[in-house]
Amino acid sequence: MGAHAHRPGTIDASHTRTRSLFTVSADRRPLATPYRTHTCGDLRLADDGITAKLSGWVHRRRDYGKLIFIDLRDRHGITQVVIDAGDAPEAHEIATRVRSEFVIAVEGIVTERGEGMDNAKLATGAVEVQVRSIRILNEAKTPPFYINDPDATIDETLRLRYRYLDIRREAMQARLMLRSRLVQAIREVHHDNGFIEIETPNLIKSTPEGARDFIVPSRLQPGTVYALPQSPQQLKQLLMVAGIDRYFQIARCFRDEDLRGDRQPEFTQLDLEMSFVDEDTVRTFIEMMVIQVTKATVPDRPIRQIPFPVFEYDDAIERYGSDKPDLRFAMELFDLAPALRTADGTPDSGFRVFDETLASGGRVKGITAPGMGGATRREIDELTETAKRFGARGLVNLSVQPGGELHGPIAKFLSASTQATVRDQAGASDGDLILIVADKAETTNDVLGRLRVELGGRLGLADPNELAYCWVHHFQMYQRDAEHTRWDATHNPFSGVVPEDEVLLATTAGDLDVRDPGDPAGRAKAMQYDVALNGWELGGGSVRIWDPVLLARSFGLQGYSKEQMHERFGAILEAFEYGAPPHGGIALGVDRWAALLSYQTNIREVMAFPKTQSGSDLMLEAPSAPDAEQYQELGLKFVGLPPKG
RNA sequence: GGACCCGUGGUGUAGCGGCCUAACAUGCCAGCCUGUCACGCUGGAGACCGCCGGUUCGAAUCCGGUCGGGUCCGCCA
Repeated sequence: MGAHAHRPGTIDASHTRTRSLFTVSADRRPLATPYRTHTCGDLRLADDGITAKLSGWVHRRRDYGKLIFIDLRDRHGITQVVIDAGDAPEAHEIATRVRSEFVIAVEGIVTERGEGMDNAKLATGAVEVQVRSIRILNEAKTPPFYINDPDATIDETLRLRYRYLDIRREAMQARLMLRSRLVQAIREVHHDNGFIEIETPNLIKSTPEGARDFIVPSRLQPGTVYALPQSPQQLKQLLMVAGIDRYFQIARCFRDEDLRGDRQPEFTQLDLEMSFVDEDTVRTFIEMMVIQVTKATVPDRPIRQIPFPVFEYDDAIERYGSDKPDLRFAMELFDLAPALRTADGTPDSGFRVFDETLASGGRVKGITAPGMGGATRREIDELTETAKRFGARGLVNLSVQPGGELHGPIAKFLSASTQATVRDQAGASDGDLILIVADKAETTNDVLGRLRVELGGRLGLADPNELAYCWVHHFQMYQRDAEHTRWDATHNPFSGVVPEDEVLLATTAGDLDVRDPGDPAGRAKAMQYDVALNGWELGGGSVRIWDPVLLARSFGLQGYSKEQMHERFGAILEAFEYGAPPHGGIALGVDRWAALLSYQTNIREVMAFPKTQSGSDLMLEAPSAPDAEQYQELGLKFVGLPPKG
């Protein structure tokens, strides 16, 4: 375990690379210093009788007049120390002045607590330290919130303002330690598999990632700027050209976009890239790595399915309405079109909205909420509100009655036989609620996918302990840009096309100014894969286009002129002329991963010093106005933003 | 860029037009207590209700604005 295992003098046969990652060292005193012989989590019954020195923060003090108990805390645990006025009058006098969160050092005899006096809630609860001497290393103001109450709800503004106090709390420490284990496991698995960890610069040139860049003005070259990397994408591909056939990095990335609970302006990616691989090779490694890292980090949490399920992008959308399905519960979408058409295929449900939607090429699909047949008006309204917020015109609800009859506002339009088929398609039975959306395909799937997530939450369908990883791949390569007549890469502009679709690109390599919506390029599938975990996108990657001819063709389709290509991708295009190996990789969101493994949905909870939604650091009070001198050196002047309008 | 929610002693909440010279819990301070472990008991201090303006005889309570925080849409992979 890093520093512990490799510390001189602690070498022992079990300290090999293959031993379990996280066993506690047999040597219990690696953290001993002049201030302590043990940590506050170390002492056990076996230590009865020894002299120990402990240092830490006063977690709690219980004063009996002539007898004072102090729960002494450090990040390793809590140990009760006792100061008895009869045994140690000087120490007792000092202890009366001690308050919460004072930093103190004590020395005394480790003593078995004895019958009925032990505390099973503490790992060290079988013993206590009978204090001979005590030192106040530092006093402390009364903290602005409870550090010693794990259940206290604290306003996040306060937590962020006093983050160094927040991090003293057990829950934060546990999450940061989990994150540290996660990153350690990531490094071990990669090193064990021949990967080289290489750092790439944070002052680079803008890369076309789609998000807004953070800009850093150059002093040495006034009037020019660096961009902070949105990801090391281009640099890692250049490393592949450089012959680093297996690269990884725990990389800090920066994106100047609006924030969310799962998005911070700077965040951490596990970035990796491999040479001489096809999609299968890369995904096989990543899956193995993810499984090993998960097991090393949270050994008690079950992974729902190994190997991970693999979905075609189109299938994921069709079945779950999402490209990052939460597979901890089923509740798949169903298609009502077959139930609503006559034998010759004419839409004839009796309900005009359904028929017109189908006739115009839209979809009528639904989802079944088990046991929600008795939903209140209010619940239905809330679900309808959700549906509308995501673009649906309405939400049809039908509850299944004991006889199998459907009840709901539009039930009267549906014949008995149509009702039976609908019920059948929905797989619904007595007491269930059927929710139906009729709209164009994209809206229908999206709305139902979001309803699925919401219903899963309301009904508590997901096992919170379970980790359901899955793959979604074969995204469509390009999407037609609404305004311009060009194709946007749906993910990474370097993503390769699946070999059988290469021809689709070739057939359109003619006049780039005239783009036909029916262009075969729109059908091309990318060698692009995402990993999802419990309904979150953990990360995505692809096998890249490594053939310069194909790359130029793909960029052309995306509407880049020769000049733009050179301006934005010059280095990589040139590098590819010197022999690029086939390569592919992935980037995984470390913050999201750590959050999910910590049962959190907010990545601020696994970051030591995160920013607020408006990008402020409440502790450091960043951002702040630069000095006049800084402006001057850079030749800059703030002229204000143009008026809104 | 937009929608919604929150802002009351140190902390978490209650109060939502006059009974509020603001309540409860906890924390804090003082005193008592030799076996507690969210110790206990007694006493005490502590907020003018984010800020500005308005409505009203009267505002923590209603309205507008503003600042800060959060959730979400857009944006972002």
